[in-house]
Amino acid sequence: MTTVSENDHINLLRQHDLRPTRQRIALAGLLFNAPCRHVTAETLRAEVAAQGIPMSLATIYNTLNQFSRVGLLHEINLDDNVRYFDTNTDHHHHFFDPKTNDLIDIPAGAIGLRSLPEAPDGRSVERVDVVIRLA
Amino acid sequence: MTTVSENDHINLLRQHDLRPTRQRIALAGLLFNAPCRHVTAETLRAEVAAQGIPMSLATIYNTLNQFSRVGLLHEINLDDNVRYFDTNTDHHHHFFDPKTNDLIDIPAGAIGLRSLPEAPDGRSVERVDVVIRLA
DNA sequence: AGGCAGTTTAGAATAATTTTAAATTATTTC
DNA sequence: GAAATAATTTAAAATTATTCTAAACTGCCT
Repeated sequence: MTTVSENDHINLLRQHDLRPTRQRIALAGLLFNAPCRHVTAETLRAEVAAQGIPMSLATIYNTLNQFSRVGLLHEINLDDNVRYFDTNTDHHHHFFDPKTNDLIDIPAGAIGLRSLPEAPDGRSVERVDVVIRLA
Repeated sequence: MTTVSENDHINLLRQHDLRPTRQRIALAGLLFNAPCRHVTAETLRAEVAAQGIPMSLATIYNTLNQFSRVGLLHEINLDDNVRYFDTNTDHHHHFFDPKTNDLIDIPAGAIGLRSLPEAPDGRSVERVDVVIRLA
C-alpha cells in the first residue's frame, strides 16, 4: 500500500534528518506532489481535514517550521499577518493579489534588477525579494 | 502654547477629515517631525510613554490605521508578524536587517527594474515592492 | 519484543491586533 | 459661550495566529 511517491517522501525526510512519521509523510504528500504550492498553516489544515487524516494544528505548525528550517519550504510574509510557505525554494519573486491573497511565482530571471544600491557599512546583501502587487 | 508644527499637524489632520484630538496631534508630532520614520504600534507606544503622554494602546492602533487609510503612512509587513508603518509615502523600497528588524529606505529611482513580467489575465500592476534583505 | 529518543497531541500560553460599550471630548447649534 | 450631537478615546474583553508544555505515542535500534 506504500505508493511510489510515498517512498520518495520517506527518502526526502530521511535526507533531512526528519523521521518519516505518518503525519510528516502525509504533509509531504500534500506539499511536494504539485510543482509549486503556497500554503498557510490553515489552508494546509483544511486539506488534511478534507482527506480525513487526523492531525493536530500544532503538528502542522511544527512540520511547516521544520520543513522550512531544512530548506524544503520557503517562508513569505505578506499583508495579512499570516505566514505563507512556498514549496518553490529556488530564488524567485511573486505576484500578490491583495484581494484574494493569491500568490503567483515569478522566476528570478524574469525580473531584471539594474543598479542595486550598496548595502550599508559592513553589511552584505543576502537576498532581494520583489513583490508585484496586483490591482 | 500651541507650537508652529502643532498647527501644521492640526491642518494636516483637518485636510484628511480627522478631528485634531489631543492624541492624534501628539502622534502626528512624533511621526511627522522627522523626515522618514519606521514605527510599530509598540515602538510608538514607548515613545508616547517616554514623553509622559497618556494614551491607550488601542488609540495608537486606531490612529496608525487611520493615518494609513488616508495616506499619511504606508504599511509594511516583514518577517516578524508585526506591522510596520513608514512615514515615507513616496514609492520606494527597503533594506531590511533581519537581525535588528531595522528598515532603511531606498528611493524608487535607486533600483532599476528591467523586464517586469506581464500581470496575469485582466489584472494590472498596482505597485512593485523590493526588499533587500541584509546578512 | 523492549526500550529510548524523537514526535504528536490537546490544551494552555503568548503576542499582536481588533472590538465593544461606556466615558470623554471636539464640533455644531442656539 | 453653554447645551446638544457626533466623533473619539479608553479599559477590558475578544480574536487571531502561533508557540509552548507535559503527557501519550510511535518509529527505530538491538
